[in-house]
Amino acid sequence: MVTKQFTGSPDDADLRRADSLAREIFSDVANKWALLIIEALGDRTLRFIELRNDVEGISHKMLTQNLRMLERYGLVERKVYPTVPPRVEYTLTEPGRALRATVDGMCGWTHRYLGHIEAARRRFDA
Amino acid sequence: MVTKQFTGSPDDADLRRADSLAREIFSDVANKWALLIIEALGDRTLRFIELRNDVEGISHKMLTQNLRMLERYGLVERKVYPTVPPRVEYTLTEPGRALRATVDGMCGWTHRYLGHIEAARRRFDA
DNA sequence: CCGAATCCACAACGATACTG
DNA sequence: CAGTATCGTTGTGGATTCGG
Repeated sequence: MVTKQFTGSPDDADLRRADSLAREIFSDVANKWALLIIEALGDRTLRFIELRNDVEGISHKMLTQNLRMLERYGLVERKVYPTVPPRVEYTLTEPGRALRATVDGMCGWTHRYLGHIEAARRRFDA
Repeated sequence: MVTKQFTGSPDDADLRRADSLAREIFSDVANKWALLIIEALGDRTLRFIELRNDVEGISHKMLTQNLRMLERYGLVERKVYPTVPPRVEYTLTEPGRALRATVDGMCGWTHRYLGHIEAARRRFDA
């Protein structure tokens, strides 16, 4: 559960603060592009372009936006080589790798239930 | 990994189809509202209004939209009692519960790394 | 109570162009 | 190559209303 109940007892102001923060993080991270980027990175170190190619369908803008967000949260590390042309590499941090484990779970789930889901959808659309 | 490489060998048309389907499902399901709904449902059976109250900040429209989508994919079961006023109950199906397990993981991750993330964010914002 | 439909404000997104 | 900014379009999502 991401959000807990507000009990009103003294001194759980901190708990509510933590919860709203947790909710904020969850809402930011739980979007397809962020998760696909994390999944694409895996345990590799990739350049911007490589990520762009690996995450199918993502635009330049979406990639930078999400990378900034993930960097801000400390989930990816951004390493800049001051060469010409510039070279920027992205790697998952420890928290990022921990999250990746759960994303792997989601990907696994997707493939495992592909059949169920496709069948359910056909049934529903009828 | 959600998408696999296209090798060009004969007969993996099926694989590519499955992959694009997996990607579609992933993209639909990996959004905050869907995941928060799944998490809110847990192993309970909830009415529309109850879900509305439990998933903080969700609008009537988003809730119905996402519930339709989840129902279409066979992740939630929708039970209608033809009374006045109507009573509609939602429950996770088996695939839904399986997905929930991974969502639980994400929520756990969020709380576990709250400190790391908050600190990283402060550092970044400076 | 639940759901669908309408309206429309605003954010998201893609495309493009420009800088280092 | 990587990043930012701008612009125009699309579409998301909230508010509201009506119907079952």
